[in-house]
Amino acid sequence: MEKKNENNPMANMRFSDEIPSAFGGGGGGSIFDMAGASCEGSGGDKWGSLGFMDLLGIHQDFVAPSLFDSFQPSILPPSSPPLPVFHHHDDDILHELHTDSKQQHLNHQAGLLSPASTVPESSEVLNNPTTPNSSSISSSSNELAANDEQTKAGDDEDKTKKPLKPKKKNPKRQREPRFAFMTKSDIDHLDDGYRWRKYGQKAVKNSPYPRSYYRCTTAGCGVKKRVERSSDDPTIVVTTYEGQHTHPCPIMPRGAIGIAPDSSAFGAPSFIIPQPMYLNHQQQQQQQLQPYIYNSTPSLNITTASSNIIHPSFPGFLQEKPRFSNPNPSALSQRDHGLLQDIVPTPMRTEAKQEDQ
DNA sequence: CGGTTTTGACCCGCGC
DNA sequence: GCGCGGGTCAAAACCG
Repeated sequence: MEKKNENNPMANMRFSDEIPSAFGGGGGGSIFDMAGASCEGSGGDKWGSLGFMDLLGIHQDFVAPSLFDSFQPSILPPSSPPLPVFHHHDDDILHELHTDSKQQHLNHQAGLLSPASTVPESSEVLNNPTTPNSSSISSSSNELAANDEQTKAGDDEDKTKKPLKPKKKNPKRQREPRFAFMTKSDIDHLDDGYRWRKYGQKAVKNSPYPRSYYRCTTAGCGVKKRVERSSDDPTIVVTTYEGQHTHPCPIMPRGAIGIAPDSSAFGAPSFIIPQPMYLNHQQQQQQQLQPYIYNSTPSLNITTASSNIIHPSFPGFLQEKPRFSNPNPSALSQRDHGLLQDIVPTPMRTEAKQEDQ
């Protein structure tokens, strides 16, 4: 049983989709500062009462958009009013976002994004959180159901060994959209406010560090996440979320109004904010390692500006009221487009696209 | 005592 | 078909 220390788990985060060749820096990707926390407190008490919010010094009145929201150029409010300055005490945060091409499809479904031909980056930047109502969530629950059925149905095969439940033999098991981010931290299991139960651990090939599998403990919620440490850089923890929470964050920060728990799809932090200005030396070094560096303006407007984005994957956001008027969509689009470009390396985006095909 | 973690076995998809 | 690696199961151990 591993007892994690109580250090800030959110130190240095990078986001990526499915951990590109994240390890080793081959994959590359933009790095930007972030602040993320879906809930305070933590389902796990491993870090005491510290949640992302506290750890990062985020206050409840700071309503940050989800990471994904930040990458919705086509619907970002143009010129957002000054936003509350985000101070995070942890100056060792960075993250990288990668995308999943599926998002494109999803975005199209939602009709939120411009055609890929127009703003290809937009759809790819998003980490393809599928709509909860759509296949993604249902697929997981279906999976479970399928499993149960199979279990009930039983398998005629006589298992010489222990009577394990026959596993489903779905023709093509559909994977939930995944969303991975890298975190520079001593702690493996980051506190995102949701409650997780570890259900497995496997040794990772070519890595001395094992990979842990967690599942959201909330009944009916099939969200899973994998946590593994980079073999190249043991200080980097890669967390991969799969699926979307079908419930609000079990642990709400005191008066965490405006922070939609559901917005943290995949159980990922809700407010992942590019804040390159806060990169510390270490991060800067990492940036150097990365071929693509997030270099947009430090203005937080960028991030919060997207708070009124409605992403199909975030029911919570659907309920959120736009916080800023959107007088000049074109301006916004432009700005955010630039942001996207900064955040997501083109090669990565193209890769994602190709992979999707 | 209930929930979580550990851990070995099993299942499954994929490449050869 | 086989082997490999990733992912999952589930009993036992552990913990508060």
